Amino acid sequence: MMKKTNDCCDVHNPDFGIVDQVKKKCCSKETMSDLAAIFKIMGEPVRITILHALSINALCVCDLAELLNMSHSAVSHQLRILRTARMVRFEKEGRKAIYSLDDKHVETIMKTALDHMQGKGCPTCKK
Amino acid sequence: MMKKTNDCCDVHNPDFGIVDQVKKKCCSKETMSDLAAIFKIMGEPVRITILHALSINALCVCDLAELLNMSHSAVSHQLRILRTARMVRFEKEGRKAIYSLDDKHVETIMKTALDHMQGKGCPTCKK
DNA sequence: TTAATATATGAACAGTTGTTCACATATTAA
DNA sequence: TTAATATGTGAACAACTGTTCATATATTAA
Repeated sequence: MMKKTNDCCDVHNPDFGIVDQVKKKCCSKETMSDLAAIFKIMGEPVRITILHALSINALCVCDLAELLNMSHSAVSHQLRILRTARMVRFEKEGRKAIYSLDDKHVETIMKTALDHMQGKGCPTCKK
Repeated sequence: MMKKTNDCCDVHNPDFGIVDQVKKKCCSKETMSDLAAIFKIMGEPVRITILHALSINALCVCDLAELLNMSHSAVSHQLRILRTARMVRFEKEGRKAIYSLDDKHVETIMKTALDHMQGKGCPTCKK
């Protein structure tokens, strides 16, 4: 990824004036990577649905598996990804692990996106 | 993806009360898929960087290739993905294709995420 | 027209990712 | 303790995705 192409035959005449100007105003590569990492995790239907469900109510793995019609294992693997990214946390209640959202940023981003997608709230569910 | 597991031996005792309650408040699968699709496209460092750069200034393929240190081909392929998703548009100026952001939603989501990632603006670039 | 510039795109390949399977761990009930 | 419940996780495999390469198209200059 991001490999340099030293193609001597390919013509390449960028406007260095504009390029440098934009380069100065650009955020760092690290910032862009961090930003992309958040979106990447939210970019899977299963994971964004888990986050959306948890924004409504805290749920255990078993409930999520039922809600999403998935195997416990698959849900658990996805929750691990979300846990590692500190987007969800869990509390043990007996033998259950009750998951809830851990990251306010994610919830805000998700709701901003939802609002903007369809003008304030989701018409599908009349909310 | 999302396959049902009819495992007769696997125990499965969800709290249907809570599950149904959450299910009613959840947005539709289509809404979640659309939302994920936006995030998925923004979830690649190269693409979010392109979007970020275009939020600063309109740029042609050649300039983006220089800015991102990528081949013209790779940039063009990514721009096609962004075009298809209506996140960028372009205007022809002579033999150049000047790309700019097409989707206000995307810009808002991106800036919301940036703001929340580091409390109002990007410290890396002091903006 | 021919050459140079600028971008677009199909095919192939490599790398990544999500799911399934099998098994491990932990807690509770009997 | 043993059985049942609830979740976690490594390995393998299939599916997806981004880049490269080669080539095509379009515009401008000479």
